[in-house]
Amino acid sequence: MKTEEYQILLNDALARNETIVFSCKCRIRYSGRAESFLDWGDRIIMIKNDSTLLVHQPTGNTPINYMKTGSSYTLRCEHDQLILKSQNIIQKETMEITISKMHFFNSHKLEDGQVIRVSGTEEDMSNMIYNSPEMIEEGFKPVSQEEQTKYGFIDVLGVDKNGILTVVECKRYRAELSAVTQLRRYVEKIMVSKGITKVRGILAAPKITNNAEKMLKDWGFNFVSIKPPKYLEEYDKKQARLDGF
Amino acid sequence: MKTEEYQILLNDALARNETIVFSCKCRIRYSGRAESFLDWGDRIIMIKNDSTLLVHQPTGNTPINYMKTGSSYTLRCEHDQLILKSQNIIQKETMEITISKMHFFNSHKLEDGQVIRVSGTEEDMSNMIYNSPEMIEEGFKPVSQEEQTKYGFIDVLGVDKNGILTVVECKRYRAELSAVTQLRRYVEKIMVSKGITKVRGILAAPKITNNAEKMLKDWGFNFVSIKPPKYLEEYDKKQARLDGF
DNA sequence: GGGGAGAGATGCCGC
DNA sequence: GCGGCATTTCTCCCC
Repeated sequence: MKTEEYQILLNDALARNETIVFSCKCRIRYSGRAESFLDWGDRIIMIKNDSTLLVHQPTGNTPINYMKTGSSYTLRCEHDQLILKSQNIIQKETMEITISKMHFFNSHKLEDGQVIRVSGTEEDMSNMIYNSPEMIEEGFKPVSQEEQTKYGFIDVLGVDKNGILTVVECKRYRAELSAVTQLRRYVEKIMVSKGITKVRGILAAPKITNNAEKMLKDWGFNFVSIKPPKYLEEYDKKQARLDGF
Repeated sequence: MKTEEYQILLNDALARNETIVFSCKCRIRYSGRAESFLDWGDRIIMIKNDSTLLVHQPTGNTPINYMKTGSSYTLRCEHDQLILKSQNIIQKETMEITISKMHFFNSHKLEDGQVIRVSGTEEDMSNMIYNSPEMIEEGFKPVSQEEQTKYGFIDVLGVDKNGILTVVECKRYRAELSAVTQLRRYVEKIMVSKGITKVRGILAAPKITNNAEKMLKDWGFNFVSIKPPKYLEEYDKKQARLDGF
C-alpha cells in the first residue's frame, strides 16, 4: 500500500473515532514536560477512542512515548514518508512521528464499559485492620472513620491498650524510608492538632528494609508484619475447580 | 476465521517470538501481587518479543491488565471460546483471558535497538545547578561530585556565602510535602554524619504547594524557583525550521 | 483544579 | 537481589 493510502486510512479512522493500531518503522520527537528523541526502529503505535496515543517498543512494559487524551492529529506525506503530528494544547505538548514503512494497520470501533475490580490494595489492608484490630497488637482499638478523615490521609487511627493515640500506616509491599518519614509526618500532625506530646506510630507491611527499620526505632515507632488480603482468592479457587485451572 | 485457527496462529507467533497484537471481546482474571477481575468488553492485547503482555481498554493511558517479561503462555479452545492462560513463575502470577470474539489479529517480527534520549529530567536540573550555582543564590558553591555520592542520593551539596553546608533537593515539577520531608531527612543525615548542628536546606523546583511551603518555613528551609532545562529544545527549533514545523 | 497519596506502579542505578 | 528514588510517572479521591 502507498504512503498516501495509509494517510487516507488513518484520517478516516481518526474521523470515525476508532481505536487505531499499527506497526511501523519510525522515529519520534517529543516536546512538552520534557524533550525526547528516539531514532529509527520498529514500534507498535496505538491511538485510542479518547485520542490517547501510545508508542511501544518490541520489549518492555511501559510505552516509550505517549500523548494524553485531548490530543489532536494531523498527517502529511513527504519523500515517501508519512509524518504524524500530534498536539495537546492543554498539556502544551507536541509529538512528531516520521514513518518510513508500515508493517500493518488496523482500526476498529471498540465497546468496553467495564470497570476492573481489584483486591489486595492498601485500602483493603486498612479495612482488614479496622475489622480485626488485634492484628496490630493486643488491646488496639481503631477510632471512628470520621476521626480518620478529619486528619487527612491517615490509614488507621486508634488507641492502644494504655489509651495512647496511635497512627498506623499501611504499605502493601516492603516499607522503605519514605514510609517512615510519612508516618512521622502524620504523628507530628496529630500531636500539633491535638495538643498532645505522646502519640505512637506503627508501620504495618509484609516487610521492611533495614534502614527503614533503623529509622523507625530511632523515632520510637513500631513495625508489624501484615500482608494485604486478597478477597478474590476464593472466587478464583471456585473458578479453578469449575474450569480445571 | 475459526477459534481453532486463531489458536494455531497464536501458537505459531509465540513459537517464533514475534510481537503479537490483537483486538477481541474478552474477560480477564488475574492473581498475583493482587487479584482482579474484568468482565466482558472489547480490548487490544499485545504480547511482546520478551513475553510481556499488555491489555488496553479503548480509552485511558495505562494498561488495565498486564504480565511482565518471563511469562509463559498456553492456549485452549472451549465452547467456541479461546482461552489464553499466562503464568509467571518468578512473580508468582497467573492470568486467564477468555476470548469470545476476535476483531483482528496480527503478528510481526520487530527490530528496535534504539534507546530514547530524554532531557529536562531532575538529573539535568542538578547538573545545571552545578554549572550555574548562582541560580540557587549569590555566593553558593557546590562541593565536589565525590562528596555528593558519599552521602547517597543528595541532588546537590554545597556551601553558601557564609560557608554553611547546604543541601539542595531538586524537583522537576511542583514540590509537595514529601519533597520537604525528603530534604529534611538528608539535612538530618548530614548533621549526624558530619557532627554539625547547622546545615541549610534548599528546595529547587518550578513551584511549591502551599502546605509544603509552610512546612519548609517551619523547618527553616528555603525555596528557589527553578525550571528543569530542555537541551533538545534547540535541536527541535532547528528541525522545525528545516521541516517547516 | 490544586493537593496528597497509592499503584499489581515501572525502571534505573548503585552496592 | 536489595535499596533508594525519579517518572513526560498515572490514577483516584477529596477539598
